[in-house]
Amino acid sequence: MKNLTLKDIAKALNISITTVSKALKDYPDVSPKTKARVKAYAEKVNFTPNTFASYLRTQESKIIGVIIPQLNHFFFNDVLKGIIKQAEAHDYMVIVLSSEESYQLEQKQVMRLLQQNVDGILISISDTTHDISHLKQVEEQNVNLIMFDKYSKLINCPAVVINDRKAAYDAVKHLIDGGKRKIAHFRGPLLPQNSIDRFLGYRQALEDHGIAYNKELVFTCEHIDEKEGYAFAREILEKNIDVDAVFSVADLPAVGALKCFNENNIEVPNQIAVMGFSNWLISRFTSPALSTVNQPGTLMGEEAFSLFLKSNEAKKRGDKVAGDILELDTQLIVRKSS
Amino acid sequence: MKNLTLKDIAKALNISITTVSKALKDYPDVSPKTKARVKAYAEKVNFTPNTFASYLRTQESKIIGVIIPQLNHFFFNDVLKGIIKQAEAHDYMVIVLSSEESYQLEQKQVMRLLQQNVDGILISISDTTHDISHLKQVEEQNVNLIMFDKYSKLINCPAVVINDRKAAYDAVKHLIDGGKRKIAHFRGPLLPQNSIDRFLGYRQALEDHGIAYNKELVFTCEHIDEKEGYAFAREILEKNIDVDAVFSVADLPAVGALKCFNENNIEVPNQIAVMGFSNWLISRFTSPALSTVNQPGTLMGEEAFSLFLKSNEAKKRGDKVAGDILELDTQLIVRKSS
DNA sequence: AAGTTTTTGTAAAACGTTTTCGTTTTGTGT
DNA sequence: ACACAAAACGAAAACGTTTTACAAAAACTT
Repeated sequence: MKNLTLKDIAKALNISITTVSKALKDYPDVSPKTKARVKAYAEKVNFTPNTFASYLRTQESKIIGVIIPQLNHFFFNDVLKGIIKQAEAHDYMVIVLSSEESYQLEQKQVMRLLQQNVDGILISISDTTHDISHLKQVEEQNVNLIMFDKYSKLINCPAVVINDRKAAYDAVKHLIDGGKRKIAHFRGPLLPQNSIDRFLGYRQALEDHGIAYNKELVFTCEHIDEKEGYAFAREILEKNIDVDAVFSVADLPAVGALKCFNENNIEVPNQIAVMGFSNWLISRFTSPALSTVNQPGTLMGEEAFSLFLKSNEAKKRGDKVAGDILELDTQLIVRKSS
Repeated sequence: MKNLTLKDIAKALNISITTVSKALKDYPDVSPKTKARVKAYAEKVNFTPNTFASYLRTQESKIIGVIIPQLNHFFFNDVLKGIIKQAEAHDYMVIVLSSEESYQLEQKQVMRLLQQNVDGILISISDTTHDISHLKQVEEQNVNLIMFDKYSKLINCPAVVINDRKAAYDAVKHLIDGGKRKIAHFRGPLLPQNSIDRFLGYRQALEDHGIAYNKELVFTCEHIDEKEGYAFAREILEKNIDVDAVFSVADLPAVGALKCFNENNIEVPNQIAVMGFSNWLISRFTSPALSTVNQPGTLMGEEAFSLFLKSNEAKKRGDKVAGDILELDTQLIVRKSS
């Protein structure tokens, strides 16, 4: 029981391979009668053209590659879901790879995808990516490149991101509106754009409300896990740093801080309010439940795929692709911790 | 800047395409001198054979398809990680699809993968899959089929699962050893094998310790979310059902129960102990922290890919593939809730 | 030196599709 | 009955690789 080919159909209907192919693709130079006959038979035997053979002629693989920085990461899996869903709707398959936050692995995965002749690469770059020559190469090979969430300003391709700066601004403004003035920030690593933007939103919010920015209150995460948050919280308590709120770059460090505050009988949010970022599953279940910012992951994935489609069509027309950046809105989620 | 072909190399070195191909594949009928020349040049220009053209001759796509029941699911993403990691080590690409727990979607995804001519399909079947004719078809088309975690006994193919029955038995035994006798069970849906096995392990543990099985204490989850667990816990309290422990089929319902017990000032674990299953991230952060069972997701993924490799090699030799089931051990994780 | 084997190389077909170009058939008008 | 245009169909080349079958060249026998 092998997959059928055009040849099989041609033989069965006693016509040429050419005519079968043309009939299935609605070429005008096949009579309606033959078309109907071919289509009916193809339907009956459930024929679909061999994608590999198609590729050889059309140079279209109908496969895209996605590279995310971490495979078991709540947000990126949400994005992946959106991408795969839209891809299915448009008859594309999705190869998934992970850079595991390693620049070298990211380079390697990009090369693997280029070798595989994917029609496009959708990537969220790793925290350690400091050079983008591998991405330049994607463009040189004329393969559609789309960035999502973690992007680089050094390369001019379509991207979909959240408005990190505004999201952070709103989160901090919410803390300020709640009467907090001494707001610490657990920021992310120095390289990724979104970590920079969240920090800038934080600082802007302070300035706009007449609060002096104090760099003593900024703690830099490397791994963005709960241990770091716990450690920073303990540092705040031990050094007796005057803080009445914490705005964390992500939920996990916020959860860690929460744990530390609970253990030391600090009242959250009265003494210190805590604000996360990303609305991970876990944020609903801490005590007190963690206020956070929702990132529309699935939507981002869907939009990323749409950008790919657009880019691909432009390419076919021979147009240059504009490197527009699509910004998605976030939602402030206020729970008991703020 | 297009991808190079054998033809390009042949032209550059002024030899035939055949010789280039053979040299790169270490055929004996090419002189060491020519081999060296070809290999050096191929290395220099970073040549890799076009996978689509290769497929047409060899009928090997070097692509496998993975179907999981849910895309943003902590455990399945862990498995995915293992699969993708091992696939990379063996130069395979992985197409990821999701059935979203829908039988119809699962059928569709299997067909899509067969059309794509993948070398193998690794699947964890959905909770609603009641018929396996689509899987039979995979075998008929002589495509390697591997099942993981959620498997069906109705089909004879290699599979890697956890020993759900033993894991559940151990978990319940742990509760009994802690002095609990009136143990409720939040079980999973009726169809999936692992939900059945966990239930059987639960019942066996009771019987082995002289506790009568009472079906009034068994609650059946449909969606396996925290809402269901919350509802069951409330039912227990409202109907005043005599219960001193809860063993849940998964962490989320356990978390829901925990929440309900906390709200009603039930002391956990003294009055009622709670035990989850799967060791999701969230289980570390509830209060009290949730006791649970760790499932080795990444390892399962790696083993699933190994089974595929074995199966593929057997197929090439023309052997029948044995439908062996590999059982992985779990680890009991005792925290404050038990 | 002629014949034989071994080594080294190449031509060509095949995989299944798409598409260009050319051929045959049908239909129309004189 | 003929010329001619339009409609319908098919042959063949191409995509890039692999592999069979064969040819040329070199090495070894007698």
